[in-house]
Amino acid sequence: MSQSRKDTKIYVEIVNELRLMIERKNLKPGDKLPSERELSERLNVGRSSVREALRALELLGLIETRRGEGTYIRDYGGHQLVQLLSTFILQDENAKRDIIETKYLIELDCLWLNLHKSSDGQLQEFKSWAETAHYTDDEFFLKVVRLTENHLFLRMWIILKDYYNSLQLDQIATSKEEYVQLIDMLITRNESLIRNAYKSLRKLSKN
Amino acid sequence: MSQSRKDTKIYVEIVNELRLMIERKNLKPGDKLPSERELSERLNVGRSSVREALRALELLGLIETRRGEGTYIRDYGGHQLVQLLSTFILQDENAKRDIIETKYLIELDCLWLNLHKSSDGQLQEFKSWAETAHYTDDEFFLKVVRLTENHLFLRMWIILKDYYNSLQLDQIATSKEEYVQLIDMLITRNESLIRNAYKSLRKLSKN
DNA sequence: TCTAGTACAGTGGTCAGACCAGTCGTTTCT
DNA sequence: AGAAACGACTGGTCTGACCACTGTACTAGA
Repeated sequence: MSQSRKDTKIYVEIVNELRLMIERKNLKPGDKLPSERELSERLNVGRSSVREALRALELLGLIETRRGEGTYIRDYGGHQLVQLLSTFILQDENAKRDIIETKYLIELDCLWLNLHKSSDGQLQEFKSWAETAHYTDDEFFLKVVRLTENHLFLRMWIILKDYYNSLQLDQIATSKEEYVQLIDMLITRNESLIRNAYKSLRKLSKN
Repeated sequence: MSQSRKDTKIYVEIVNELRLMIERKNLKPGDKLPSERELSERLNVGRSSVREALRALELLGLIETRRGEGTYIRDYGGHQLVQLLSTFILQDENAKRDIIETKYLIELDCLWLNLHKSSDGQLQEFKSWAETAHYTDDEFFLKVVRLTENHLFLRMWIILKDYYNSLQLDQIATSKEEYVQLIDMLITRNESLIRNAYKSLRKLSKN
């Protein structure tokens, strides 16, 4: 630990320290962090302060702890975080509308990105997968979002998807033909066609 | 505390317990939670476990603690949370491109939303502000995003804006006419016009 | 009477140490 | 060689202690 422990709470400093450590050592998901006792010694803080920092990160889903083994960096998915936050803050009705609206628009953005950035080969491959495989709506659009290679959209979409599913909306059935057609529209590289195809797939009238 | 402390970690149970407590007593932002020592007694757990739970919730931005006073429920904003998550996640190099891409598309989404949801009156008011006031690009688009009344987009855009600005890109000058024209295009309610107007304002060729 | 000052109880912040309960690798016994 | 026992290490939890800070009730002085 570096400076005055007056201004900032120690556990917050530890969180930052961990972040730096991960960056410096270029630690990836699955890698092991130092033990609580070692961190406590290295940073000259009490073990309980270290634990407060670790527990917070754990609740965020950023790390994973296994008794007897150690603490590991986790592949961030956002699952438990979303669940926690949704029960805490997702009461008002506007939030619900925001989630639906935002998820749809981001999906549309990703389609648009693919329309501009994906190669014909990628789209053809995607199409043959869509024609043969079994998949849910989430799985289909996960592929769409992944294809954009935009990690930001990926993170946001995953979170939104979890929120969306926690809303328990009525599921609208989508046929395989509709998914395939959506990809066909991508291949045409026509912006308004893809927009309409998506709207129709989502059974949207104007919004 | 209710059941076996075998399966679930105590601090997680405490988080749930707090959630129930907030629900039962219908506590609102600003209200005070029981003290750490009292919670520790009431739930028959150590104070350190209580603290681990509280610290986690604090890092999530759900509660606020003031030394010498107590722990209070907070008006959730989500800022620091997203901030934290993004600094953890956003380390790779493509992140830069992702930020730019995402910020632009979300701005476009918000324009699109306004095109469908805002009233003529709102847009006229916006226009007269744009014609007379002094503002930065951020201030202009903050208004655009706010106008959508979509809190999710608002939060995402604010974070994106901060990151975007931290990238130290060359600023492209935008004249007041261009902003006003953008609003004019909104008023026409024409999707492709607004898209082109935005592209031109951002000096984008195709992407 | 009113005010300024003080004392105290309560609260969060932090630490040290203890013990339990798992995991894993090594050693030892069969 | 295989199984059992051991020991080192890890996280999980509790207790008690001390500090710094806040709000309040009480008290001494004006």
